[in-house]
Amino acid sequence: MVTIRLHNTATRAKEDFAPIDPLNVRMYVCGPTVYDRAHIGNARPVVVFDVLFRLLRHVYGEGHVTYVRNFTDVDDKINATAQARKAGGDPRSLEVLIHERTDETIGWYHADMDALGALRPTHEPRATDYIGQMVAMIQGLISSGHAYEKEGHVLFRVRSYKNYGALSGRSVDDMIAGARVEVAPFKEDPMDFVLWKPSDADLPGWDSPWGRGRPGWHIECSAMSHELLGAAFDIHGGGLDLQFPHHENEIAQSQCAHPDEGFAKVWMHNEMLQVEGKKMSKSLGNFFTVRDLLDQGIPGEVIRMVFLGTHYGKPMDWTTEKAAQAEATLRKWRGLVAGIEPAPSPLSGVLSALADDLNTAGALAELHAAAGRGDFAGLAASARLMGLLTPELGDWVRTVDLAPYAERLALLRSEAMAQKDFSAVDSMKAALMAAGVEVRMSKAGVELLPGPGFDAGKLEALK
RNA sequence: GGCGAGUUGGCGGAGAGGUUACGUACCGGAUUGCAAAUCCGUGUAGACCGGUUCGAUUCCGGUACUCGCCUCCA
Repeated sequence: MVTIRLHNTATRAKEDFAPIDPLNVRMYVCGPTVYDRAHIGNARPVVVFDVLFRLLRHVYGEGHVTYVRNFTDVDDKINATAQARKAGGDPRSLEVLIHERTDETIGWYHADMDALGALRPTHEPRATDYIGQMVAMIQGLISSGHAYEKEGHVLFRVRSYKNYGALSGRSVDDMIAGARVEVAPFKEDPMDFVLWKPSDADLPGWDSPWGRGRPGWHIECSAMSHELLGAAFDIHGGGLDLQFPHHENEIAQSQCAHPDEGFAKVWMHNEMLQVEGKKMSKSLGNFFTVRDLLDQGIPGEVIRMVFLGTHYGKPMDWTTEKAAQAEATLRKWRGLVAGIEPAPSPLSGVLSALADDLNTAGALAELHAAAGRGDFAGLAASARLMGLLTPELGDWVRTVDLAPYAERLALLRSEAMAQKDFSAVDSMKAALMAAGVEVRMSKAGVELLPGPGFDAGKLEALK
């Protein structure tokens, strides 16, 4: 069996991966807060951990991997959107509007991530469906002295967990010195974070021993991972920005609630995404969603390919240049594997690259090598392991029938050859190329293929 | 201030202590009515300083620069 090696943020080392239970490999990845369309940066962990999910399924068997990715559907931004709709005259209740908003957003998320070729996780729990488990976990933390109630809030007593800060490599005292901690009158210590907070009438809330309120962000993941994966599981993933404080807090909560269980064995963090060399932000005008790219005609498979070109542990730069290159390569490869039955198993070079801490860029190099040596069956099988060249993602390679144009061009050409006048051929060729068609003429005949920027609409002029 | 990542040829980007990465672009050639596609080929690297070594882009130390996180933003 292939040995998978993964970089564990918790130990800062690349380690051999040995599942707790090879018959049920368990992975939890922090999912989106569903207040709006997923932006391009949100898509990176989705693709990264999708590759890992596929690799684990390949190695341990499809039925032996449980992948959980949550939806955070209780959040102030969601509330704000619903409140805005309410203020805009919508007569329905806040709870209904909130639920409508999160349902809508989850639908978008699924559509957009499907377009990137990401498999759906085994479970996609919504935080609001696990309030009971959160309340129970909070109660346990209070009774064991790790949390306390004050003014309707329940706070986690950070000083009660001695390993706090181990994941992100900081000490509590350093963090205090950083001074960017919220000081509140109900906190014993500035570092303490909220497990439960009160809701007024304008906010969604659930009944609890501490009154009507809503959970803090961090407790969601602790409660849901425990419910669906158990107190100890194999891999916990997410963006590097979640390392602190979110994951640090998750560890504190879960370890204190279930001492000696271990919680997540391997922590994996993907580095952040930038756009054209700069941090993506609305103020720089380089902020865009996955849907924006899809609407611009950039296929999901191309977006996926661009992501796979950079190792997940390195900052990734999204550029239009990369997208163009990825599209050209995929067009070429799709042409090569068309009609080819994929090999029964992926190439060992691709598999070992992926097993080496998800070296997707190295794996792509192996795919190039396979294409170069003419191993199209191996190329097809290996690409599929990475979620590329799959039947589901192939729609963007247009299936417009260019044969009539090819016949006409061939006819014009044979006439031109006889009369030594190629002007008619050249003008038709120019028109085809303007429509993004790749024109190939040889002694064998004329071949037309849709190329980069192919626009079927421009073919109308040729009719 | 704390934590972390990075710096390879025009661009993207990999592995390996010593042998051509690879892709793409450019250039030359074959082919073509002209092109495209395809094939062949040349050239272009390893931020800087020092150390280890017979030999380092690859290991170690330092410097510079870039970027990110520490703000419920993946």
